[in-house]
Amino acid sequence: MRYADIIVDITLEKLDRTFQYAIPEELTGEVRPGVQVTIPFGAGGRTLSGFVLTISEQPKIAPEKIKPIICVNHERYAVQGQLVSLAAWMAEHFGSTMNQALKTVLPAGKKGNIKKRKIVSLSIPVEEAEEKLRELSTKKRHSVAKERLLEALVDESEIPWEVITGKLNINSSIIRGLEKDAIAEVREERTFRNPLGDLSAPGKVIELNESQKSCVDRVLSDMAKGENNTYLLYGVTGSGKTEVYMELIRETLSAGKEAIVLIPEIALTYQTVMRFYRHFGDQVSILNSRMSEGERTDQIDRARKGDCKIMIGPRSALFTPFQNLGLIIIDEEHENSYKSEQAPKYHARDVAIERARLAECPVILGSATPSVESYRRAERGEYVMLRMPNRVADRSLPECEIVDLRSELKSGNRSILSMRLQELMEDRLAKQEQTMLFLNRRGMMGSVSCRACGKSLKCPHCDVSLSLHRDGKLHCHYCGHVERKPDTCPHCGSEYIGGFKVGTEMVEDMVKARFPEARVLRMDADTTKGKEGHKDILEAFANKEADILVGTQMIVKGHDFPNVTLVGALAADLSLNASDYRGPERTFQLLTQAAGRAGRGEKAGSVVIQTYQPEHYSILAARDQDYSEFYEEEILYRQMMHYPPEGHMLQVLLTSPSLKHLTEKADEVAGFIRAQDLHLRILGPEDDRIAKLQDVYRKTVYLKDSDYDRLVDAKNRIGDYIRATSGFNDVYVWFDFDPQ
DNA sequence: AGCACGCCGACT
DNA sequence: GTCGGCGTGCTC
Repeated sequence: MRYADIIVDITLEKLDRTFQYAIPEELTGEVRPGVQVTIPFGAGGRTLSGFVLTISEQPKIAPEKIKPIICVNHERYAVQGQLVSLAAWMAEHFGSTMNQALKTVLPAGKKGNIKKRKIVSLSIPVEEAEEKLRELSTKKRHSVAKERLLEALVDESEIPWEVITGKLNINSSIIRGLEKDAIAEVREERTFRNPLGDLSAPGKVIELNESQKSCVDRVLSDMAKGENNTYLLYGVTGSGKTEVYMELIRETLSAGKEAIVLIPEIALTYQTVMRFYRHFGDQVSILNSRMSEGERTDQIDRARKGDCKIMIGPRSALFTPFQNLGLIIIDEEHENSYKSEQAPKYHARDVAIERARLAECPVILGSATPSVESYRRAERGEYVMLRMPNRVADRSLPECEIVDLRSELKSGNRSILSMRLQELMEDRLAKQEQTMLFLNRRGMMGSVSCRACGKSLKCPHCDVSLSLHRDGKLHCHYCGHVERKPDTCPHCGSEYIGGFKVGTEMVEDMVKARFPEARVLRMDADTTKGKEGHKDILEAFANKEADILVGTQMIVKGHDFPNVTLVGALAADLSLNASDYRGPERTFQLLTQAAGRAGRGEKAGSVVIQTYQPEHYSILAARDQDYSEFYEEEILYRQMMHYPPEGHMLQVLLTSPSLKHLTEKADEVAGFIRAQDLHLRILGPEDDRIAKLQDVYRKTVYLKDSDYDRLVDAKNRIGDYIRATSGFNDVYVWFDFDPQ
């Protein structure tokens, strides 16, 4: 007898384990890993659907207790098995339940409201309908509406429902009447919303330069040899990585295969999407977080049916059910939005490589400032390095200077704009050129604290400070809680409670005060809420409707504004915070990107980096626009500190609404893993960085080791322990490898 | 998630 | 005596 290990109904979150079922003789050929099956489950004879994970020969429990599989639910698409395997790999590799992984990977989990189009047509021959029409008109009692509809159907044979009820102004009961009389029939047709709207046909052929061509050739010749590698396409800003992507996609399509292109945040790279669309037209589809569930389902179904060949989207686009996946591209691979924030806390880079392994296709990771992880792997030969060291057009690098904010303060300038920056801004205003000012983080300065007792105002549901917004109210950025700003300090009663406005808002006010004649636009999470929020602001700025654009890091990512000749990084240190080991990397990347915004046109650009740490290597390297200068320092630091990629870290996060239970269980888990004597470094338990979130308490245990797989082993042991121990009903455990 | 089993209070 | 409250534990 053969058995199947099956994960039952993925909506049963608490039931994260497989159950063994017998494979009946007649289903032997059909039951394979990845297929969906119907199975009896529990007492009361209810049936559920489940996914087969593995096939085994040995019964794990008494054979008489094993029930047989009822039937195989025929796969809706051929890659389903591949995606289920991918989910299993993700659950194991990133420490989630199988249910969470399946929900992430299988797009059609929720059906969404599928937009259907009802079409009315004749179900009888036209001659017969004409006959009926004559019959109707000779009747004593005229049925005017019925006649009109029948007449229209004789003419057109097929009419959309909304045309009948709208334009023809005919009641739906008339249609139902004709349907009942078997004269007409109503059928439903799926309509696919085209998220890009109707656009003109594909454009011109791409001309590649020498280095672009050699990158493309390398990938193609490897593929011809049957080698499917991961490539790190390290090309400086403006070296033309997009053309390389497009040429490789063109080759992929002509081989009859499909391509997935990941980009960090779709709304921000509207220009990039349009470039793809102009080349590949209707074959391109996009996914994005602002789309409705129904719109997403539409695009995924288009891909499944082969109606589109290129899917562009954020990390979730990795799970597009293409039947013949031939290429995965990750643009701006260093972006931290490629790490999922929900379980499974996967990194798109690793999942892409695994999916590509299953689909047997190459992966291209592109960046001007590669992540330290990827660069290291390329150095070690795990990835193939492709370099594009030169800009396409003969544009010079912008002039980059560092301003020391400490000496600025000493000389009495307490403004956020240094004298040098003000001077350059004045100059740009006079020349009618544009300026971009960016502040690394939203809400950084928005906290409100008491000047008497020094305590800050915190969210009642989360252990984080509230931020004062322009509406005069206090907002929690984690749970959305909003409250009125109190007049006195709730801790000591002092009247002296002061607030600083949210970063970018404050900058906007200060710029307006300093340059009253300038037109200022602000772009941050607050001003881009609408569906087209980003696009509107960026278009307005591109159309020179403003002189100065103030914003968070979202303004420095991937937009070309030829008239921008000055970029100011107002407080480069904000992202250099020592509490996070990625601080220097993030700072270097942001500053390099920001610098890349200056002087994209003919005019030369300038960049001003304001900082309290002018001697820091990541700031110096950013000024010099020198990646290797940064990397060489950074990798030493990572080696010394055993940070990724030179060491790995597993965060075990425990959450519970009961602080007592949480404390008990966190100590228990830490004690258990210490007793295992795995020679890992174990820290904690301690309060999480956010000790309380939406009334749920959070504690963390960190495990560290140089070997990722040993941490996976530790994770599995903890998982087994939790399953075998009672008392975890209201204590949840979450895993996060190499947390950001 | 469901459903059974089970051990206590108030009803025909 | 037994009907039913929901606490606990199992589902291949």
